[in-house]
Amino acid sequence: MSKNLTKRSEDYSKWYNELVGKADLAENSGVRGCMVIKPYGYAIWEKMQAALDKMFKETGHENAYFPLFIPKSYFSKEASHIQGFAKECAVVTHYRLKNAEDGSGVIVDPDAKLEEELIVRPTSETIIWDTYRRWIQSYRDLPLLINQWANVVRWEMRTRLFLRTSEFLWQEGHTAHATKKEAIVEAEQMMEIYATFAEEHMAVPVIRGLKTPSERFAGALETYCIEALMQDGKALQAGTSHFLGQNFAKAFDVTFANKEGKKEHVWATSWGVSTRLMGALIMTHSDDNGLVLPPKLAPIQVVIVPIYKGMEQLEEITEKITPLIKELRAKGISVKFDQRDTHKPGFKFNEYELKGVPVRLAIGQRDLEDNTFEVARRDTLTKETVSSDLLVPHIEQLLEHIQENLYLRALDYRDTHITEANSYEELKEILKSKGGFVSAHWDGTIETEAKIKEQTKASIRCIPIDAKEEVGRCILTGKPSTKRVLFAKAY
RNA sequence: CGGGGUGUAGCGUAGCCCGGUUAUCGCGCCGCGUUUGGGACGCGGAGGUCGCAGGUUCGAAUCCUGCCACCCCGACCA
Repeated sequence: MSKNLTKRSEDYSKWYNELVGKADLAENSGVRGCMVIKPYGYAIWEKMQAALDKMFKETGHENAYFPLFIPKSYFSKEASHIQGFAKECAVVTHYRLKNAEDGSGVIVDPDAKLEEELIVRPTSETIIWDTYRRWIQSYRDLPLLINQWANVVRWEMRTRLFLRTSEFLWQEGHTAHATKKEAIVEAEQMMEIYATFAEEHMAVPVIRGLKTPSERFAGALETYCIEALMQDGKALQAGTSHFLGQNFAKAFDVTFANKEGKKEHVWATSWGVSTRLMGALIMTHSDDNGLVLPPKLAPIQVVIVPIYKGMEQLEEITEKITPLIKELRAKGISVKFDQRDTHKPGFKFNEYELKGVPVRLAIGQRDLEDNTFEVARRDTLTKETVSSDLLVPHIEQLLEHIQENLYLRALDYRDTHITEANSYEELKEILKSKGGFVSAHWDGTIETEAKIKEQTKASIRCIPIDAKEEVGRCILTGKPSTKRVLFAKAY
């Protein structure tokens, strides 16, 4: 099944097609770089949504919804923003179809041309800020803390399942504040929420950092990010939070009267994470047997596979486990009892490993006699026999252990793949042989960054928030530098 | 958008160079029986506009042209 797929496979498409595809997460739809998310995959996304949404609401945010279509003219209002997105916009030009006169099929009705073209949102800053202008008048209306769960379209040259699809699902938060400081605090807070979510729910360790000016979001003054490291040594930007300054407020004329009655432009942030997180989840934990899901995001946390001969034995097993299932569910654990008679236990074992179910219970005649269960964990692929009387607390604990173990395992991999380089040769050598993040000094100029990227294909992923002050020299130019930044090849 | 590759049953494929019976094989699917502690076995069966559209030819999965989709590398990006 996994063929020659290894953990450090360069070819992650194999992972998706052969493992994830079979594990029912998603597939290519045939529509230009779009994907179909299958029920099992969507269930993971729903769990991610629920956890994130809770964190947003706990920090005072509310959900709203804005239109999919944005009039073209909105985009011309913020110069750097349109520059960043112009090359990847899908445009609606007509609103009607008709049958071709020659009977060749359906054509676009040339008489149904729109006065002004509509852009399918690549992100919603423009339409949201146009709306906020009407919503904000006084300092009493601030802060405005709104999030939207939506789909967006970016006409990418090249797509990759989960990591870069033409259409993707995401959430985008857009907030307005009375002061610069408050907006910066918000942007930082959201980065921290993303980092916490990645680490505590996805079991994916991330580096909190700042983007360099050239990697910033189009229209932002500062971009905060979380960067994760995949098993093949490539970095993945897992979430971003932007301090937008007053750029959008000025472009869309969003002002408020302060306490002195004077008009001021509001200060803005925006932040988002997408279905790309599912890519990060898969590429961080999966192995050659399939997906490995952290318990907190697994649609099925515990699967029970009965081993029996004949209906009588199955009934006996069912009777034994029914109260246990009830007890587990009462503790909020999702349990699936797979009593299909159409597949043998061995088949089911493999199937649930492919799906990444964290804990598998097997119970057969032997266990009935001994009052035990066989408990198998997906992360280590180990099995043990546990007495029925201790089963529920054992599983509760085990789920926590698996969650923690996955995080620590990924953290260990990540930490051993942050390598310091003190010369350009060293940087190139590490990127070539070991991969991962390379921590090195940089003179802070766009030119140097571009040159290194051109020569090594590695970009500056971020300037870590916790980078310590240190006297050094840029590995390329030798100019002075005060802290190290992280270079890596990225998805 | 540039370079390379692929497209044959639900999935994975052989055949293509060198055109010629009824398009190969495995998995899966359906039926019957035996099985069930790590992907069961036997027998029988169903399933195909060979990506699409043209062209060459007595004849095209095979040769030619155009288009579409997907994958890889590059540029771009969450």
